[in-house]
Amino acid sequence: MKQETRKDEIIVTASKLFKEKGYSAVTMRDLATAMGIKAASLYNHINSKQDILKAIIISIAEEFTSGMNAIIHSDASNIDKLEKIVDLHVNITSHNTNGMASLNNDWMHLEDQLGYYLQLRNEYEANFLNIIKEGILSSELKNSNPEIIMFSMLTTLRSLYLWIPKKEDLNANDLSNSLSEVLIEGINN
Amino acid sequence: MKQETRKDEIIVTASKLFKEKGYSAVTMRDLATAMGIKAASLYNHINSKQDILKAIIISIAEEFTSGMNAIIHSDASNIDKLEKIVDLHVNITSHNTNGMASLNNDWMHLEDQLGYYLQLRNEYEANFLNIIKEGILSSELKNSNPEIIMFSMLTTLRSLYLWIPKKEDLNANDLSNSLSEVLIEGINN
DNA sequence: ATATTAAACTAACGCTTGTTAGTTTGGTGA
DNA sequence: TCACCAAACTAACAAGCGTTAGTTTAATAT
Repeated sequence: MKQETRKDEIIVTASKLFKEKGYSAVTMRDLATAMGIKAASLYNHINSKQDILKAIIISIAEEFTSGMNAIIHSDASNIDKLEKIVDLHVNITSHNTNGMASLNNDWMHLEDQLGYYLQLRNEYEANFLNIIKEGILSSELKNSNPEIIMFSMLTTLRSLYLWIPKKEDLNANDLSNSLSEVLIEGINN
Repeated sequence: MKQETRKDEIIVTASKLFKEKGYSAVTMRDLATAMGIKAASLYNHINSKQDILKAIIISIAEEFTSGMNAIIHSDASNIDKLEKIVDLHVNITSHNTNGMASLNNDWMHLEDQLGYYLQLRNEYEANFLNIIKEGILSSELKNSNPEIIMFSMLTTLRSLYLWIPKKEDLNANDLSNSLSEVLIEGINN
């Protein structure tokens, strides 16, 4: 259990501000004020504003990648794999709601790491689409347009960050189950 | 048929840039360069950067409001009303893809008009939720959590702007039908 | 030809931005 | 008690921001 450093606190605070106004609209002075210090003091802990964004987005993107890798290498049915994907999104979003906002809305402001991020995202979507196509081939899923199915599921899952904070009463398991029902039963055969 | 003014051209160009980088990251000099003129020249046509955002977002929000009003005052079944909502989103997004990006991502940077925008959005969501609840009461829809159903549909529909440009081959009717299938059949009784 | 006008221009403004350099503070371990 | 060090500070920078004022250009209408 790694202990929370001052740098971590800055990243957590930045995530919250980035969620509210977006990366570009948050100034280093905004961030410093939220931390109760002066802007220049931030630079004792971080290298640049850009580095904060990178730290937020890349770590989440890598969580998704390793989660997806576990799923595709499991021997579950394709329906079960889709349910595991729903689970993955609910879990990651639950423990990093604010960071998901940056991942969704501010990825284009990554500079050096933009290519790497896009690579991870493309691979993730290709794996996702593949599960759906396999599910259709094996008649587990209705023969709808696989891209539309993925689009519908993925955009809903990506928007969870907007919705989870409003429903704190609902625990992660219940939410995951309800979502699986709504998202998957419509395409189930 | 009102003819295209220079101001309209600026708003169209701004929409495209706002979609790519977000409102805050686009400078008036960026916009001017994209128009092939100098930044100061923009002010012969518009009052402020803020006004451009307002023009983009509020007009779309009002389109949604009047579309929703037509739907709730029609005597269609609740399932049919949901299909009409899908249609409404596909149509508005098809003819203003870029503007939808600002509506989704930059509404919080509205200043004077923020309250008005939120009012329209809240009313829209209340009407949407009501249709789902009525559908459940009349047994047209499965007895799932109505908020999750709305969340799932609405986030998919709000994200259409990301997806429609990639699928120019698919016409609006086909897309609307496929989406209705995926989104509604899962909750249909 | 002349007056009008839409739409561009140059030049500059005051302010905010991310960031750096160098310094002070206050607590911990030797 | 003193050296150390993380973490704050003040002061300042060059660049970029949205915007204004006043001027020029080129096409249209009288």
